[in-house]
Amino acid sequence: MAQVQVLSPDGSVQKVDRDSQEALQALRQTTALLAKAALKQEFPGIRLGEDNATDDGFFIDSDKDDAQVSADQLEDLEAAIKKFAKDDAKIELATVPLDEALAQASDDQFSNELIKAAAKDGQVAIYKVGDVVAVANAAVLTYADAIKNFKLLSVAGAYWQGMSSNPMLQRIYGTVFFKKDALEEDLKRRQEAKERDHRVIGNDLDLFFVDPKVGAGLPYWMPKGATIRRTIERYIIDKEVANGYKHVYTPVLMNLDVYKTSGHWQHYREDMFPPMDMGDGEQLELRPMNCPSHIQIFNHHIRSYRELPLRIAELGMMHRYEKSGSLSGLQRVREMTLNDGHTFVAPNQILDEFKSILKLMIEVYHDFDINDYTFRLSYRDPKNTEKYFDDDEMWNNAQTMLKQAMDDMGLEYYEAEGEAAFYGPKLDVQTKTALGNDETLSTIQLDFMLPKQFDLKYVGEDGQEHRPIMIHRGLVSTMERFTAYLTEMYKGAFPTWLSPEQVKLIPVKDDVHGEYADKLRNEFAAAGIRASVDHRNEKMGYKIREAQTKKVPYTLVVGENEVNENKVTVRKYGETEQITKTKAEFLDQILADLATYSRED
RNA sequence: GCUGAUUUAGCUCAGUUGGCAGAGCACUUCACUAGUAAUGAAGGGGUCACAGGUUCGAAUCCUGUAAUCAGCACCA
Repeated sequence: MAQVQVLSPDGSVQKVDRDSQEALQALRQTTALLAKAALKQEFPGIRLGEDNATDDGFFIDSDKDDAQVSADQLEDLEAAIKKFAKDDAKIELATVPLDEALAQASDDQFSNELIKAAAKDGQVAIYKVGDVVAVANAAVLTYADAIKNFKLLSVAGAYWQGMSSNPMLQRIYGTVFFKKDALEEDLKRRQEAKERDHRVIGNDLDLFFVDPKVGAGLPYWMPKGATIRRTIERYIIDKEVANGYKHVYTPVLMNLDVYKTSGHWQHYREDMFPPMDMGDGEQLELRPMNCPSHIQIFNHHIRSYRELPLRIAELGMMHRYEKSGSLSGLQRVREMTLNDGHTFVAPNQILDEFKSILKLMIEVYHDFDINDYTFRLSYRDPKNTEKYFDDDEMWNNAQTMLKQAMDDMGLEYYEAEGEAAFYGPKLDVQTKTALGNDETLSTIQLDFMLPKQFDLKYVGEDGQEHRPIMIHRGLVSTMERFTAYLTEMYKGAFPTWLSPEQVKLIPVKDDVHGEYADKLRNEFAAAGIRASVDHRNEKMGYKIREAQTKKVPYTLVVGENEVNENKVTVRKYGETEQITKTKAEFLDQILADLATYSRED
């Protein structure tokens, strides 16, 4: 097997398999390094920030006095990198005194800071290529001539050291492979990811739109998108009601005082729409979360321990003033409807309730055939007392309990600081969008804080008042995000039960067979199936094509043979095989499909 | 919000040096009556994102605003 030589920052050199992950990472790191050298050569005086290999490529940050590096300069940069590689540019590793390294980086403030941060005992390991000096923070290839099959993909802004209070540098993203085939495959994969994008499919299939003229981040659901949403909503409400949840409806507007009590106004104000001043001293607020609303439901009666766990649920519409740059199709919007639920429990019920929520969530995921996700325990950032309620004991207690529950259930997870809600830690279920961005789909959150803020009580077995704990949970996220996620996962080819159009009937000759098609449609509709007849004055091939491009699960052609024998000719989406069967046989087939959520098992 | 790019018909996009606003798809009408991925013809459709400016003349050049996209930051 082919091998490559890899040089580590500690000075060791070893041979590794060219097909290994280690070699690929070194290749990415090396390409980033050459890109830095190319930048320095092409744009004298440019300042260079981080260079990093990532899971699917590499990036380099830079900053210039005049215009930043732009996308149309990437080709020239590629050529410059190729030249470095072709000349087999030597990457030198040296461990030098800090002041010497700083002197070599001259007046580049970003390189200087990186070098200072990397220094140990006054010494720092640096790589040198061309005129560039960069901190040696990862292994590179000893020979740069392996860098042939690469592409600089895009430019984008990125804050220096990831902090929005810092200046913004220009980040160049790229991808690189040892083999040409691998690069081409990677570029193809990136292209396909774009075709999976829910915004593209949403437009093609006419599911939804967002019109900036009537409001950014405020989506309109077209009939087909609305059908998908309605199906999800009916499914999840039925599922929750069957699992002991009490579904309610509560207003989207609420007196601002309530959000002052809850702490939203203090900790979440930036993400809230400004209050509406009603002129008589009353201020109304569009709710950014449903928890205070469900607390009102809890508080409406004196509660007994016998009622706990009390599970209040709602498809609650909320408004959040998301920053303009973060809006994205249905994934990030300013008006959203959350599959929300709040369980009020006694302290000794937390663990069981947490487990039962998780169990329900896994069941729901199974029905939607969602398998690609990871668990994240999201804790507060203890240093950030602005954002999170300042109560060490509460946080430590809640975070320990959450971790304990996950360990008890033997589930794998990772921990992330600074990802909690302002009122408590949470278990997040993380998925990836088509374009590879991480997002939270489901969440279960422990909350000791809001019950205290609202002075919630239940009467215990001992006749005394006790404080409940709230568990916030969203199983299928918001209707917006979940629909976006499913659209990408299924690539628009929704399973029959979710598909907005389940059956398309095509008469061979409309004036002869159209009536039979209508009759079938009505029978299917009576059986709860979404079917329609294509009566248009078009050739069959045209209608078949459209049924396929619109990803209708079942296309039924009816002509003379079918009318005479009360049959249908069935073509499933994505298949070319045509099967003629009786109407009853087809009904059995599609009803079985619906009953199993189109899953194989 | 920030960096960069973009914004032309319902959708996807052309539009040269500043000189009459374009195509494909979709839509409407007509003809064709069709057996599994596009029948043919004709027609309608535009405040060239918005507001200013330069110019005899602006889709095109300049300034500002908004939105969209890639990403960062933030987040369901």
